Amino acid sequence: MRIIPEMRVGRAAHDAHPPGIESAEVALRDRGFRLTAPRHAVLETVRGIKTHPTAEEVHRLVIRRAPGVSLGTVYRNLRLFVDAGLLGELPGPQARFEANTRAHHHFTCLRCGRIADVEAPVAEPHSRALSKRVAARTGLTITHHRIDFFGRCRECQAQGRTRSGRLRPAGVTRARAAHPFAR
Amino acid sequence: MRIIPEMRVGRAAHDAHPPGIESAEVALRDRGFRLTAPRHAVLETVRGIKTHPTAEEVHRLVIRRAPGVSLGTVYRNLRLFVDAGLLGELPGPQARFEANTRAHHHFTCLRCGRIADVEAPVAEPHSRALSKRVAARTGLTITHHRIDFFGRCRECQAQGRTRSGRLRPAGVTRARAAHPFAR
DNA sequence: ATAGCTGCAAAGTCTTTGCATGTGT
DNA sequence: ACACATGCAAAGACTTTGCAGCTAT
Repeated sequence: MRIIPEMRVGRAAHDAHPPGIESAEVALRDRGFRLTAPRHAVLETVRGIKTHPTAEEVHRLVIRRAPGVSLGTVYRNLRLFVDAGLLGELPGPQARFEANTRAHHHFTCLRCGRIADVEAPVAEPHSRALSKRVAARTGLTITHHRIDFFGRCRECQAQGRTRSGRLRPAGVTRARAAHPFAR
Repeated sequence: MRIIPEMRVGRAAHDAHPPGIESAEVALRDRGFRLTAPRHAVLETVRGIKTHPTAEEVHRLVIRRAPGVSLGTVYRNLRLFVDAGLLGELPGPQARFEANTRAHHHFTCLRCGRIADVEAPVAEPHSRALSKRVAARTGLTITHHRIDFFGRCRECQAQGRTRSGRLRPAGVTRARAAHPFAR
């Protein structure tokens, strides 16, 4: 029922576990995955931040707690976790990952690029009614839907439109003239 | 106010222009783009189908009317048109394009992968109320939003779950165990 | 005439994968 | 012990781009 406001990186993992969520160890063991240092680090890392990191970003953070882990292994485990339902993946030219497995939507700030979760209850009851209406009008069977909101986050609203300042992250490939973060 | 049902390829371009939309020639000239055969073919091709084609698919169709056009040129023009607001681009590991520039949403069939437009009015009034509510509850400034519905199209509902049949297109790279078309 | 396009091919970015080696269980 | 993971590096998929030649205006 609220937007998660914290977006800083490097947050300790232990306080990021949503209450009632199994520990990384249990989550891995329960699915028959071996509990290795790289694997553990990948899961804990994504669980520990709310920023919807790319694979590279995950890697950068993983090697802090487990030096020597290769990017390939990070990719392998991210894919493994997504397929196992332990992590979510956001579509885009560059994949982003998240540990929030509850039903929720996303907000992307078109100025700074930050992505925030919008928990499903915030969108209710319109969200459900919407789906029903579309299904009724089209004859489609709708199992679920995803909503992406775009606009300005609170920080960027406050900063107004002073200066040029757009904190565009390095390494953006595909051209995105108007809204580089619109994906 | 309806789902566009036709999804066949190779439809003649002239009957696909949404009424009231400028011709490709005018659209290009008005923006100072030179009217070349490859360029014209790219725009007409995307305008002529409702399937949200990838760049490769566009290329395959383009060379029918303009043999010899290179994939690079197709990419260049698709990017050009998207940046100019003449075409829309769907996010995903592989970009898809569309000529529908009206406000609308999308439905993806998780069985056959087809993508259909859901015109904005179909989602009203819930869609607008939804945005307002989220903005009010979160303090975010929301300029627009995108909704992706997932489920089964009418054809796939009819076919039931007979056989294995999943018309997975060739060349899918990124693993997608559960729902290959979830993007 | 010339700025703008194109084909071609090379390069760039992101992601997956084969293989030999290492390691949880 | 041995099936599974990893590191490394190569390959793969998709997209962009440099350049020399062509062409719409």
